[in-house]
Amino acid sequence: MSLPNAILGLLHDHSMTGYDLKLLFDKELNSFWPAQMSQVYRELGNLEAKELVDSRIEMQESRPDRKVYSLTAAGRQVFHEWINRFPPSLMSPCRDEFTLRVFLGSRTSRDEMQFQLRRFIREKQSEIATYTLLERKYETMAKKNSDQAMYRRMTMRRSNIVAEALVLWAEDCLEELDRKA
Amino acid sequence: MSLPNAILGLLHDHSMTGYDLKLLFDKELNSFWPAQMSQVYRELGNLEAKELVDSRIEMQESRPDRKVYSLTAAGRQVFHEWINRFPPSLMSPCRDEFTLRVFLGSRTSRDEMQFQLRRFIREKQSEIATYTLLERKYETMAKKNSDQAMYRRMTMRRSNIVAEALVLWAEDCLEELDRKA
DNA sequence: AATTCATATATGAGTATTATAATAATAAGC
DNA sequence: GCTTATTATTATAATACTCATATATGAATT
Repeated sequence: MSLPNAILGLLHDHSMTGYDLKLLFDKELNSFWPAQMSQVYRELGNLEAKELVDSRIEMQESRPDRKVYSLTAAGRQVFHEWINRFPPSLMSPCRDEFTLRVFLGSRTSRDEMQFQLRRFIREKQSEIATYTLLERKYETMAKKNSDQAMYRRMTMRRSNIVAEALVLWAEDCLEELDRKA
Repeated sequence: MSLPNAILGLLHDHSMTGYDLKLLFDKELNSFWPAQMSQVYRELGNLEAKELVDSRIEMQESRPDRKVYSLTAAGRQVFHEWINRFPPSLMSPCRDEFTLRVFLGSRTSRDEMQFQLRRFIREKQSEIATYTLLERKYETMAKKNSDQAMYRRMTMRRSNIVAEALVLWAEDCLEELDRKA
């Protein structure tokens, strides 16, 4: 139920094409709500069938025509009902293959686990670099008293804080494995 | 691809029924790989069809019969191939509805967001209590030099560290919203 | 006597997500 | 001249997951 509402929420600000939406998902929502192209276009089709969005074709000369989607009044209402009613539990099920592999790690070698933990740290550090840039971008925007930029900055901060905590965790794990060796 | 391997990995230690597996998933794997009953039983069926596990019926007097699953030699091999080959990227896509709601939070009231952030903190604190217990359990077990307990403790530590970081994050957000009011 | 809880297995329908590929035009780099 | 990247849309198949439901037994509670 979240993907359609995410799309409605994004269209609340600006009318956009499926392609624009996909870029936004990749750049800014990826750490908490990734979406594939095929999902975005399909969902836009569903939303249009329910008349929560409508579209107009914009001709372009140098590129394929753009199909620009806008929120309808009904769409705005559905979105507001969603954003104003939070679910009973705020914990989303999260599947993390790396953690599963650590859980089952006694079936592989310590060397392998140390190698993978180091890789993990490097990946997280590069995530931190990305989120920090986005955080700064929203920080600048938020000073001009925009609530939207403030909330978006908060989510970037969240990703950053979690990634930083995970780096410390992985370093702890490495230390423990070193002690054992 | 992870669910079947998680099941194979768990059966590596002990033969178990689907019910036992489900209890394990709920108690210990829930924070990084939740699984429904229906998934567990269906997956056991798939694994048995592929002859990666086999089963025997154990009669019980006071309760329904138990169908106990064991890893076959082929199953052990498939599992070892999986655990020894980590994926190119260690980041799993993670969908978190609460973060999405914060991202889109400018469309609801500040009061509502503050209320929900406080709920969020309480939920995380109760998670921390749960993980801390499990962490201690494995801590005690790990002292008897078991690698398995060590790795499992690491994953509990991970859940704990992340939950603690999220509490700090949410408190930060609340502070910022207070300043604005 | 009726209900709930815990144990135990399983299937069908529906939803969500991933993977893959087809189509199309242009710009930029090699 | 060729490849790759970017912009742009759409469709299909396969996989994964959730939700609801069906069946069954015994112990404990109300």
